[in-house]
This record gives sequence, structure tokens and C-alpha cells, in this order.
Amino acid sequence: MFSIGEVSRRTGIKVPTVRYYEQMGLIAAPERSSGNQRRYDRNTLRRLEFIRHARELGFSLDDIRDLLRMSEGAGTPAHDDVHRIAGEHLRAVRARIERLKRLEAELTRISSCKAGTLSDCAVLETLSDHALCIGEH
Amino acid sequence: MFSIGEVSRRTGIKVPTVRYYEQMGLIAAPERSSGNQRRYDRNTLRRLEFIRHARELGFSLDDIRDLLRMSEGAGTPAHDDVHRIAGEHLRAVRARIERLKRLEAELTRISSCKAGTLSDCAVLETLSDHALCIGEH
DNA sequence: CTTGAAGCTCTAGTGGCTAGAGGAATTACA
DNA sequence: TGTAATTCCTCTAGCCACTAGAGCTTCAAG
Repeated sequence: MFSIGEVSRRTGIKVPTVRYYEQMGLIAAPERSSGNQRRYDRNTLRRLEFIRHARELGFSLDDIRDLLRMSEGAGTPAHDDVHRIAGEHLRAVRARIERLKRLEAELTRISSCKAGTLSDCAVLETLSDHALCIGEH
Repeated sequence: MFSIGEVSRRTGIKVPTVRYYEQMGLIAAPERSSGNQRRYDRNTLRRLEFIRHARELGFSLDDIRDLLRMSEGAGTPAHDDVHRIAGEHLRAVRARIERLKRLEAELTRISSCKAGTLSDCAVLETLSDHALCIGEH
């Protein structure tokens, strides 16, 4: 059995965040010691690693709840749902990359200015120039 | 003079968000009509376009406040600060792109699985597998 | 002059945590 | 066994950048 601090060290999830996940229903309320401190088993540890990884992949806690539920309903044909969630997320991620790349190009341009005075500098003008807006609006 | 709705239409910033920016001190409290409704001039319109654009570039409201202050202190040698903020931001954006690309690769892998049953599917296992974690931890 | 859209202020909620107060339990070591 | 340091507990409140809704007033078109 692991204390919450041990769990935190092993999963890389901060202590208050572990408690927060419990509150949000992502993990069950664990057993307690005689002095009312949380004691976790290996299953919960694995579950938290899953959560940590999925969070790094950018899934929302709601998505993760779904994914966990699916993985629990062993054998049920939720396969498609899992792929749907992952696929939707992949699309969102690709869109984000595209947007960030355009952003990078613009930032590179405006931050490479070498003029000596602010009035010569493109940064502020660029930020003001509506015609240079990235994205759709 | 423009009503808040007109401003919203012209800048693409939602009405409550314009009021929020006023509350946060990014724009000054505008004149009011006899019936206490906000009336904006072209200067504020331009300022809001600046804000909108900078937000799209991912600058925080705090950064934008700084940028606006610099652009107001006309002629002062704040040039370096502007570039520092933009440069810092550029570095952050590049890091984000790198992370997202690794993420995309992993998502592509896990969502391309074609197995018929959940137990054959790599998605959940992949999410659980700590060894496949992206990033540093 | 009426009606419906748009405006006003105010409060509270969102996601995903994070920080701090004030106290209790555990652990390491003498 | 004593004690001091560390970890843990609950609870409340704060973060960012909005967003939603209630309940009311004003504006503009016909």
C-alpha cells in the first residue's frame, strides 16, 4: 500500500491533484489508514498512470472518464468509441499544430526586427494590422 | 461612435469579452450615451483589434497590457522589451509545436488500429504504457 | 407608440488544477 | 520511549480568460 506522497512520486501527479481526481470521480476513494490517511493499491497506481498519460496527450478529464469506463466494461464492443475519441482528438491536435505553425512564422518575422527605435519597429504595427491576422475571421 | 454590439461585430470580440477587457483595464471605460450605454471611438476600436490579434498569437492579457503600455510611451526605448516579450513567446510556441508533433505521432499510431475486439486494440494499452510516455518525466 | 433587439449590472460557473490555513498522523532517529 | 521533522488531513479560495444567466432598461424601426 502506498501513501499519497508515494503515489505522487511514482506517477508524477502532484498530491493535491490526486485528491482532486478522487473528488472528480476518476479514481475511487481509497482505503484509509487507522489515522485516516489514504492508502493506495497497485491498481489505482496503474489507473493514475493511465490518467497521467492521457492528460499529456491532451485528453480532457471527461474524455478520460469515458476511456476508463470503456476499458472497465471488459469485452463490450466499445472499440469504436475509443477510436472515435482518439480520432476526434487527433483532428483537433492537427488543427492546433497548423495554427501554431502560422503563429510561429508571424512571431519569427516580428521578433527578428533589428531597427533601433520603436517607431521603426514592426512588432507593434504588425500586432495592430488586421490584414495580417492568422486564422479565419 | 459605436455601440458595444457594433464594436463586437467589427472586431470579432464578443460583447461580454469587451466589457471584461474594460474591467481588466485593457481598454479605458468609454463614454456613455444619455441612457448609460457604452459608446466607443475609432481609437478604442483599433486598440481592440490589437488585443484580438495579440490574443490570437497567444499572448496573455498581462503581456498585452505591457505591449500596449509600451506602444503608448511613444519614443521611449522600450524596443528591447517588446522584442523580449515576443522572443520569449516565440520560444514557448516552438516548444508547444514540438510537443504537439510527438503527440500527433502517438495519436496516429493508437487510432490507426483496426482490430475487431477491444482486447486486441492498442489504444487502451498504449495509454497505460508508461514507457511510451511523451515528454520528460 | 409599440415592440423586439440590444444594452445594462451583477453573480456564478467553466476546467484543471494550485495555494494556504490550521491541525492530526506518521516516520526517523536518539 | 521521546521528540522533531515530515507528511498527511479537510476546507476554502484563487488562477486565467472568459461565458452564461437573471432581471432590468434603453434604443431603433415601423
